Amino acid sequence: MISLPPATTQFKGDPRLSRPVQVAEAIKDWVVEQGLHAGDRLPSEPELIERFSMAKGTIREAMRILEAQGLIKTRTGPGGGSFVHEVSKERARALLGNYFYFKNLTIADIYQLRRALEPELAASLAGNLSDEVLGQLEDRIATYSSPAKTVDEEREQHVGSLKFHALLAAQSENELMGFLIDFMVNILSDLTVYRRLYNPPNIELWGKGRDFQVRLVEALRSGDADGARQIMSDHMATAQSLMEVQEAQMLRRFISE
Amino acid sequence: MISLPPATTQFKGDPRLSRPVQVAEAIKDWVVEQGLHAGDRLPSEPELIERFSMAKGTIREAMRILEAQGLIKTRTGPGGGSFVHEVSKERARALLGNYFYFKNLTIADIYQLRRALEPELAASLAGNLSDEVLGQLEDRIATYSSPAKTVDEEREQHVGSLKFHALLAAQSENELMGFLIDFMVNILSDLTVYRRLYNPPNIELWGKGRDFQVRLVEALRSGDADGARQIMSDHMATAQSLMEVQEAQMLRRFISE
DNA sequence: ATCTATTTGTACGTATGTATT
DNA sequence: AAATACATACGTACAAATAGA
Repeated sequence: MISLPPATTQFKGDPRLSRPVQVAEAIKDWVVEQGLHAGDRLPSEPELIERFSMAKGTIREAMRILEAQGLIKTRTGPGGGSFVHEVSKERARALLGNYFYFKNLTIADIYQLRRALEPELAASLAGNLSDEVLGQLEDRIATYSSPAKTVDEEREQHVGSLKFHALLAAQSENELMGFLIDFMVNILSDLTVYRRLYNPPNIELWGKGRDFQVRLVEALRSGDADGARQIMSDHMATAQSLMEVQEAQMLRRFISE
Repeated sequence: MISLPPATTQFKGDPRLSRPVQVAEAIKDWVVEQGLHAGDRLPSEPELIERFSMAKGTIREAMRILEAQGLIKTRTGPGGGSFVHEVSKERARALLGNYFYFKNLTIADIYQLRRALEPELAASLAGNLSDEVLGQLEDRIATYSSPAKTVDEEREQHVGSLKFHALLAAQSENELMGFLIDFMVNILSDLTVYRRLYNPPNIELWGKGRDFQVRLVEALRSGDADGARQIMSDHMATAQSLMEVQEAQMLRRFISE
């Protein structure tokens, strides 16, 4: 059984903040203090009303704040309530995407990072992937093994090849690196799907892209870290040159989960 | 004058989502459609109640969601209301930090990224910094020019030297790169300040750190991109070896703005 | 399949706080 | 100083969802 919220005394938060924000912050602190984990139950609405001596609406606004940040999930019904929730990758992606909505990131910006990071990722994964994952990578490559005939098909293949990189990113033991590459890949994928980016396609060069990925899986399987790094590095350079002919400005919408 | 919210018809959102979330999403979409910018005013509370045919509480919860994501700010009083707000770096940092709270990132993870990115940053800034910024960098170095005598002083100097990197990050034309380095530097800074990390200090090696930074500013001023990259690369390697003797697990609290 | 208990979700009216003019 | 235009907070009543008997 989880003991009641913060203290037994009258709650007093930072008066510069609105009350819902004060409550939300207090609950966050309390979760950390109590060492709660994902799945653990927070006090019920009436309990929180009682503890903070605030109205139902105020408490509910606080819960919506925590929910918006991805830190809790709420269910109705018996056994329901609010539960600590591990912030999902999708939510984190969307929230970070909001920041860049106002920034105008360019494709060049993204590729500057991809060129710095993905070769490192490839090197650190060499020799560390299971046969299952290596198989999944090969399956992905197979889905775009034959040259695209239409622009739509080409677009679909491009999104598919980005999934190859997302799959690699998900294997990283470095969560920060993994998240970041996934984030960038998703932005590029969004651009390809939702906008008229990525035409005219350059069939010849994208063919090289497939080739790169085949050789990369080879190097990853054999544990050749330096080779994997080099192949990825070349691959990034090629992809960049293909993308950079496209429009520079991006993110004209909020990313959703 | 801004016309009313979404459409003139009865609002109908995704029924799988709670109503406040539906409203928040609808408002986001509407902001994008209308091409609203930071500072633009959203419809007043009564207007939104009218438009969505929902109760005040529901609308208010929706506004708290948008506020928690950093997308709006709300003011009371005449001329008050809710306004589109550019998501601040601090907010984005905190929201992304929540994601990693559950992940246990290690110092090694962070340095793997720093080693890949900061040399690139240094190279891209070489020859592109104003005298004013170069002066600020030198001022920073000056604050820890004399060796620290106590552990507390050493800690303070470490935080100061991290600010050097944050200052560099802020100069990047690549917002993604700048944000990311700033994010990592802030995590390391938090660790140094709030926890017992970073003892025993290694005075000799940190002395080298100062040296690196002096040489780096030199290279940045003279426009020597390759030199700057190399110096930063060496600097990162040294710093990593100093940090890695520390405990590996991090982020035992939620990052606040 | 229905009922019942539990817990959140929505509605609405009123009063209070706050900043502008 | 007073009036005005906003958001903020409170409290109650009722609706909807879900789990279990």
